Amino acid sequence: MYAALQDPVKPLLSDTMNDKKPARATIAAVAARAGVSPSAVSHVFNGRPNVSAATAARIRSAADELHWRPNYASRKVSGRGGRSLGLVVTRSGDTFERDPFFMRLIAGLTEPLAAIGWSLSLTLVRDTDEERVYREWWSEQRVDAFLLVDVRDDDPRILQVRELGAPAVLLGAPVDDLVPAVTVHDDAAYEEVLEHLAALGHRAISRVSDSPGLVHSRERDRRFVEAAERRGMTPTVLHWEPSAEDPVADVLRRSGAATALLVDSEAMAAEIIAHAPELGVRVPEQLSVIAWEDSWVSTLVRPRITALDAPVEESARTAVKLLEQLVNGERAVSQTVSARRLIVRESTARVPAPAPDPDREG
Amino acid sequence: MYAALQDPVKPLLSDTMNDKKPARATIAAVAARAGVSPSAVSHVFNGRPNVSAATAARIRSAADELHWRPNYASRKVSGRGGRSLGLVVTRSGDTFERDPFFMRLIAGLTEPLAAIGWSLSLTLVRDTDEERVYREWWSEQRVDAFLLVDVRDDDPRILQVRELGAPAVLLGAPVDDLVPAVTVHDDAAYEEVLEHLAALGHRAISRVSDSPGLVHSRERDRRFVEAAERRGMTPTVLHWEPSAEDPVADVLRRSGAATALLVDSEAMAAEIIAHAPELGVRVPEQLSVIAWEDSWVSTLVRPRITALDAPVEESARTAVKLLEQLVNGERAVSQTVSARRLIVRESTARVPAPAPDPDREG
DNA sequence: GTGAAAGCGCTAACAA
DNA sequence: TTGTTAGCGCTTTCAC
Repeated sequence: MYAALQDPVKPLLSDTMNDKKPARATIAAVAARAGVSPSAVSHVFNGRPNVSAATAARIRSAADELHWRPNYASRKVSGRGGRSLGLVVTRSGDTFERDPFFMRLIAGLTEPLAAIGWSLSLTLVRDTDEERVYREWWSEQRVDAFLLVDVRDDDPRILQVRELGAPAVLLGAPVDDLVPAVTVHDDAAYEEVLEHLAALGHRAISRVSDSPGLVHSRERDRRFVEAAERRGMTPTVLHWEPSAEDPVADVLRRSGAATALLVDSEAMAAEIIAHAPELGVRVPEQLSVIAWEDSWVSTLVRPRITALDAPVEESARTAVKLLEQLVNGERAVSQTVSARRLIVRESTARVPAPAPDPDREG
Repeated sequence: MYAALQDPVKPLLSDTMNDKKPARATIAAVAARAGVSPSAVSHVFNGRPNVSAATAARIRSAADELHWRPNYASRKVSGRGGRSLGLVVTRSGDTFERDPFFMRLIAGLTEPLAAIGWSLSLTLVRDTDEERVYREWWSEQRVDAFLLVDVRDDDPRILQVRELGAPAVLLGAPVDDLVPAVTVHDDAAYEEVLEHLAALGHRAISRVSDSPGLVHSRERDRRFVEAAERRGMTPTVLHWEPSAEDPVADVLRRSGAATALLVDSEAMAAEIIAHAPELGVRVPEQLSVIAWEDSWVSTLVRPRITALDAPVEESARTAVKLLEQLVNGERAVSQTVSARRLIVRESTARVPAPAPDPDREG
C-alpha cells in the first residue's frame, strides 16, 4: 500500500493558486486511490499484461473517478511517441479559403485520426517561413509526423523531412520511396472527361490551371495533352492570371478556338461560369466548363458545374493508415485510391454549331 | 566545463536504431557544445537575465548548429504551460464544409497564434462525443486552452471548461464572466440592413436560419424582430428545413408576403438565389436576399449576394489576445470587435410594384 | 502479479 | 554569472 503517496506533493500548490485551477490528478493520486503503485497504473494504461483483472478494474475506476488520463506530455517525454499530425499549408489565407478541398481534407482527416488517438495541428505559412516551421515543429517535437500537401516540383520538404527523420505522408504523386504517398488515380479521369466532351462534339479543349509550380498541376498538363492528342483532339494549356484586370476575359481570349475548358479549381470554374456570360459567352451553350475538383460549390452556381470528384475522404483515411504504419515502424508503401468520378451537371453541353468548320454538324 | 556530458547517454541508442532516426539533440548536447551547463541553456531559452551576452550568443549558435529547440513536451512536464489551442467543432463534416466562416476563422487564427508560439489543434466531433473530447484533450493536457464556437443555449461547455479549469475564449455573445467572449457588434447591422431594405421599399421581411439551437441564432431572431417592429416593418422568422424535399421552395412558401429574406448563412443564401428563379421567383426583381455572413462565395453566384461581412480575422486576433491574457493570469475581459458591414451587391433591389397594395409605388 | 528505481528532456530554486 | 540539484508525470526495466 502506498500510504506515503495518499497525499501527493501537490496540496501545497493548490493552496497557493486555490480557486482557479482544479489541480489535475496525477498517476500517483490514481495509484493511491486504487491502493497500488504508480507503475501498476501505468501498466494498465499501456496494455501490459502483468496486472490482474481485478486490480486493473480497480485502477480503471479510480482513474475515471479522478477524471485522470495519462498526461500526454509526460508520456512523450518518457518515450512513448506522441500523437500529433502536423499539417502546414503554404498558402495565403485567401487561396486557402477559396479551396473547398481543404475543408473536405480537414473534415476527412479528423475522424480517422481521432480513431487512433491522434490530433491534427494545422497552420498556414508564407512560403518564406515554410522550412522554418517544419523544422521548428519537429525540433520542438510539437508534432510527430507531417502530412504534405500541395507538393511542388523539387519540393524541398521531401528532403527536409528525410533529414529531420520525420515520418511524413504525401498527398499526390509519389516522389520518394521514403515518403509514402496517397495518389488519386487520374488516368481514367482524362479518358472520362475527353470521352464526355468528344461525345458532345468538342475537339479543341483548354486546360486552365492557376498553380504552375505544383507537381500535380504539371502532371495534369502533360497527361491532359497526351490523352487529348491520342484522341486527335486539340489541347491547349493556359495559366490563370489572378493579377489580370479581368482573369476570365483573359482566359477566354487566350483559349482561342477551344469550345471546352477543363479548369483546375472550382473557384476558377465558378468564376468563369458566372462571369463569361457577362462577357457575351454563354455557358454551356457556347462554352463547356469542367472543374477538376468537386464540392458543394459546384452545385451553387448556375449552370451547376460538371466536375471531377476526388475521393478526398478516402485519401484522408488512407493517409492516416500510412501514417500509422510509419510510426509503428512497419513498411508503408504508397497507395492509390479510387479514381476521380466525373459528375455530369449542366456546365457541359453539345459544342455550338461550328460556323467556320463545315465538315462537322451539331 | 561539462566533460562528462560531452558524450550524452544517447549514443548507445542511436546505434541500435541507426539509419532511421537522426537522434535529436538534447539540451545536454547543446550545453556541452557551448561548454556550459544545461541550465545555462535553459536560462537563455527562457529569457532569464542571468547569462552574459557572450555566453548567450555562444549557446544560441550551438543550439542553431545542432538545430535544437526546447522539447515542447519536456517543457510542459517541467512546468512551463503548453501552447496549444484546442478548437473542437461540433458539426458534421457536411455542415462544416459548407461554412466558409470556418476557413476564415482558421486562417485568421493561425497567424496571431504563431506569433505567440501557439499552435492550433482542430477536430470535428459529433455532439454525442463533444463532452468527452473536451475532457480528454484537457486531462491528457493535449491542449492548454479552448476556443468555443457555435455556442448554444445553456451550452454545457461553459460549465465544463469551468469545472476543468481550462482557459477558454468564446466566439459570440458573452454568457459567463469566467469565459471571456469576442463579440461582433451586431446592433448596427440590423439597422443597416433594415435601412437598406426600407430605402428599397421593403416592408415585410423574413429571417431564415438553420441552427435554432445556437445562441447567436436566437439572439438574431429576437433582435431582428425588435428592430423591424420598431421601424413598423413586418418581420417573420423561418427555419430552414434541410430535410425538406425542396428546402428553397419550402422557405418561399412559408415566407408569405415577405419581399426580402435575411438569411443566416451564405450556403442557404446561395441556394435560394440559384434555385428560386427555377421556381419562378426572380432575385432580386421579385425577392431580395441578404446573407448574414460574407466570403468569396457571395461573389460567385449571380446575382452576387448582398451580405453582412463580419470581421472574422479581427475576431480571431482578439480571441488570441484574450487567450494570451488568460494563460498569463491577467484579467481578460470580453471584447467587442468592429461591427458587421453591409456589402451591397446585386441580390437586393427595389421591391416589386405591389399589386394588392395601392398606396405604395415602385 | 506487483513495486522500486532509474530515466526521459527540461525548468527553476538555490548555491557557489 | 554560472552550475548543482531536485523535481515535473509518466514509462519501463528488473527485482521481488
